[in-house]
Order: sequence, then structure tokens, then C-alpha cells
Amino acid sequence: MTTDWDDLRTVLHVIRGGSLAAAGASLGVNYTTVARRVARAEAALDLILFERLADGYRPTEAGLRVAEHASGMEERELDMMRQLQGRDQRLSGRLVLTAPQLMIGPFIAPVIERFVAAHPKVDVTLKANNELADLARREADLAVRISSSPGDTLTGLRMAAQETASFAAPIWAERMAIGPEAQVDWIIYEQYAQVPKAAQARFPNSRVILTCNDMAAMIGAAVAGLGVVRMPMFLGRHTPGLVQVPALEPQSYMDIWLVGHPDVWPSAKVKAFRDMLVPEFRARRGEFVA
Amino acid sequence: MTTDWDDLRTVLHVIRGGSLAAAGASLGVNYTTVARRVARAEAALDLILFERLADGYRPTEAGLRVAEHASGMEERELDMMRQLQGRDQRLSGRLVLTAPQLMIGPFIAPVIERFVAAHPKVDVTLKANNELADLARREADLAVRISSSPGDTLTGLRMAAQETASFAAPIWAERMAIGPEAQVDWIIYEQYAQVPKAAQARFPNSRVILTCNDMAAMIGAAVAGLGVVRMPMFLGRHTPGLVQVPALEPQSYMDIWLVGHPDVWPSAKVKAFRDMLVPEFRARRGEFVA
DNA sequence: GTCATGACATGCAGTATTGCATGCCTAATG
DNA sequence: CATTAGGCATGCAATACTGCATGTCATGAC
Repeated sequence: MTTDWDDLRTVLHVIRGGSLAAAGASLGVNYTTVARRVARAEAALDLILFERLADGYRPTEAGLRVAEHASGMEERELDMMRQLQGRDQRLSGRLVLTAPQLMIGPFIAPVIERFVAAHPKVDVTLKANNELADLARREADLAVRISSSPGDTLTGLRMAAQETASFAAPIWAERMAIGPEAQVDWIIYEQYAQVPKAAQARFPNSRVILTCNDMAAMIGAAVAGLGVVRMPMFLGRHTPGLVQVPALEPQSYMDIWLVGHPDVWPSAKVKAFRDMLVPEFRARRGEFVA
Repeated sequence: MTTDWDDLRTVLHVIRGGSLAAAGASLGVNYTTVARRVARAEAALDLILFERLADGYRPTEAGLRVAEHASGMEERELDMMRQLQGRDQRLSGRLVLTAPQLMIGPFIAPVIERFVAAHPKVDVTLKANNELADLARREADLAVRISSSPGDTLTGLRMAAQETASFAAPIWAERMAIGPEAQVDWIIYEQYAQVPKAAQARFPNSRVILTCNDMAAMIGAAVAGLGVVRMPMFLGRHTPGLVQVPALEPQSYMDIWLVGHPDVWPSAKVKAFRDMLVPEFRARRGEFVA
């Protein structure tokens, strides 16, 4: 008679994921269960929501319509989850943080250590994720991000300005000491794909020796002596085995922001963490610039 | 980790119903199950939603907040249900009608008979309810109502104008034949509580002999000869054993409307029923007025 | 004071839901 | 053409959920 709300949510996840297996994964249940819930929803609504094709479930128009409304229900649920977290004045329970992988060691970890000592009943989860966590979905409560703006719907706090520079193993400093004719090998981040123009001008004998999609790997390669890497100031300074080299003048880079969803922002846990993290960054802002 | 939507709905029903038992009844499950779902929701959200008092569950502030959002989710679900019904072009499945109890026999039943003959795959449910069914909640797809307007958010079709008159057992016609000095006993609908002024003027010896809250019962009393009843024209005419008496001049009364929710209105089943019902009323509109 | 009523907690047994294993089908790959 | 991988259907066993019965507590009626 009356529809089961979880079955509606299951339909939504099938359409989002594109398959029973994907829906099962995102719901944390076996895909068999997903298939049966879909069948139950169809029986309850007296509608065919998916065509069973050999290569998977294809939503019918009715299925899309159901998913659309289920999505609206989910939005309301997420509103709720955020607001509950935002109004929670307790210093206990889960607090989920996310930050750029390579910033965690030198800057975030020490703060977390002090935080858990001060608030032992808070369970801190840290997502070292380079992909942006969806703060509206509460994938994280608070995020440290390197960007030029905090994002439209998010509350943000600019913690520090940043500059980049060129770093390499000490041997490269010696090689460049001979002057502009020195041969400079660059390790380049995938998205840029070529030697920075300013570096090319200063050392005409520059070339790309390696292109890579992962900064941690690039640092490893640089420490091993493969070549020069352009990276944020703080990274080069905090990586043992690297020194700053004159291949490139320091230049300004994206700022460091602390961002959160406005609903979640007032939470006692979030506030307590902010109150430790922000002063840390502010006090150490010199480490991010030349 | 992730909240169960049905548990949220259960919380909503507990707050709406005021008790576990009431919530269980409206959800169609045992109240024990309701209690366990509430406990599960609390565990999942890590929040106390209700205080367990000796005289029942009292919602906490967090509980009210959860219910508020769950209510938003429910609204979205109802939107969906209505729209699915509205877009359904099949002439099969459930069709729920509601109409004033006493109008069903003489006017609605004959139409239903023809309708089910023409569309045998439609399961017609008829709610003979004097309370207004909530069409937004799809308690009914289509309603015949006696009112002065169709309602704000509903689509309406005015099918006929109505008048009321006074009816009684034949003996009362004889008694009144002697003239204005005749003694007239009235059976009065609870809300009015006294003899209509116009009747008092015409027959000064009028009095209330019985007040009642149910028109069917009043008709029974009238047939038994207890007194005179003011009722819609069609009712008096279709009740064997009653005749119109001159205790009161016919006077205009509320119109007869066919109303539905705009979302549901385009449904094939709803349209097919309308197309039979409206001509019936229009053709017989003379039966509602003097 | 006793009794009845309404609301909830809890233990137990039956049932329905779930997950796993197996098998079929299609599409992409070599 | 064989092979692999992704996607789904189905049967069976384990599990989780549900409903029932019984007991406790408070409130209000007699």
C-alpha cells in the first residue's frame, strides 16, 4: 500500500550508479538486495521503473521521475544531517576532516595531536584526499583547501597566502651554479605538460625529463635526483633531501583556505578544531612564502 | 553510518501520533517495531530523539527537528505519488473516490456501475466519508463535495446548484394543512441547534423535538414520523416515505462540486470517471432544485 | 483503596530479508 | 574464435526483523 522510503532511495542509487552492483556498493548492501528492493518498489507503485536489458538496468521515464523525487528527499535528509551536526554542542562523536595529502604531515597532524589530547571523546577521521570532498553531503565537516576562492555555498577562512618555487636534490644547485647555460631537467605536473616559460627563459637548456600525475611521486623522483620540481614553498622546505634551486623565481600561488558548510560551521567540534588550526597556520604563515 | 529513511519516517509518525501505538497504527506495524526503529534512528544519529516518560514518548528538540525534515521528505514523496498517478495513462489499477454518504445511492452508484462495466481492470474504492479526504495525500483521487468553493489548491468542477427544503412523513403534510397555527416539530442538525427563522415565522408553533449529528439518523427519525427535517432537495425526493412539506420555502444551498488535485487530474482513470460522472449530474441537475 | 485504562519494556518464536554461491548472458579484448 | 570482465537471475542458508504475549508503571474513575 504505502511505499517504503528505503526502496525509493535504492531506486535513486541504481539510477545514479548505473548498475545494481554500483548501487549496492554505495548503499552498503549486496546487489541482490538492490534488485529485490527495486522489484518491491515496482510492485508497490504498480509501475515498471527499469527495463531489464542484457547489459544492465535502463530506467524508464517513470523510473527517472521517481529518482528525481527521491533525490529531493535525499536533499532534505542531507539538510537535516548537516543541521543536526551544526547544532551539536557536544565535544564528542565523529569529526571528519579533509586536507591535501602533503600538507597533513607538516601542518595538520600536529594540530590533530593537540586536539585529540584536549578533546579525547571526539573521534577524528582524516581524509587525505586530493579530490574535493562534498561538504554538502557531509563527506567531511571541515576541509583545508588550496584554491583561489572558498566556493559559492561554503563558508571560508583564508589562512595563508602561498608561493611556489623550484626545488631539487642538492646536486642540481651545484649544476646550476655554472650559469644560464646549465642543463636543467624538469619533473612536470601532468596538467602543465611543459617547462614553465620563466624557467625556459632563465635556463634555455631546460627540458622535461618526466611528467607525472602525483606530487608525492614527483617529490620522490626529485629526492632521487632526477630533476627539478616546481612546488609550493612549504612542501620544498619540509621535504628532507630537497633544496630550493634558482631555476624559477618564487611566484604567487593559490591561497590556503579552511572551508566548511555554513550549516555545519557552528558545531562545537568544528569550532574547537578551527580554534586550534587557524592560529597554527596564521603563526606559521611565513613558511608558505619566500 | 547512513540513516535509514524508514526510521526517519517512523520518528515523524511518532511525533504526529503522539504515541508508539498511534504511530504503529498509521504505519501498519506493531508498536514494538516502532519503538525499535526509533531506537535505531537514535543510534544512527547519535542523538536522543525522545524522552521516555511514564506517560509516553516526549520528543526532544532534536526529535522535533528530525520530524520537521522528515515531513519535508514526506511532502516530496506525496508529490511523487500524485504525479505518478496523474501521468498514468492506463485504465487499470486503483481509483479512489469519495463522496457524501447520502449522495452515493441515488447518484454515484449508478455511475460506478457503468464505469466498472466499461473499465473492468480498474479497481474502484469508494470512501463514503463525511470528513474531507486529503486529496494532497492521495487519500482519494477524486471527491464529490458539497461546498461553496472547490478549495484553494484543488481543481474543481461545479456540477450542479442545490436547494434545500423541508421534508417529513406524509402525516405532517396533513397536520400543516390546517394552517399557520399547526404545531410543527423539527429535527435539527446539530450545528444549527434551532428552528430556522423563516419556519418560525411561517408556523409560530414550531419547536425542536430532536437535535442530531447525523443526517442518516435524522432521515430515519423523519420517516418514523418524529418531525420535519430540512435537507437538500435531492435527499428528500429520493427517500421513500418522505414528502416535501410547506414548513419552509425552498432556499439555495451549497453547490455540488467535483474536485481533485491538479497533479492527479490528468490521470486517464480520473478523466474517464469524470467523463461519466459530470454528464450524469448535469443531466439530472433538475433533481437538486425545486 | 481498588480497578481499569493507556503507554511502554522485554523475552521468545516465526517470518521475511539478506548475502553468498553458482550460472547465464553480452560486450569488449586480443 | 577464445577469453575476460561486467551485469544480472536464482536457490539456499544465516541473519535480522517483526509480532505476540506478558509484565511494569502511571493516571484517572468509582
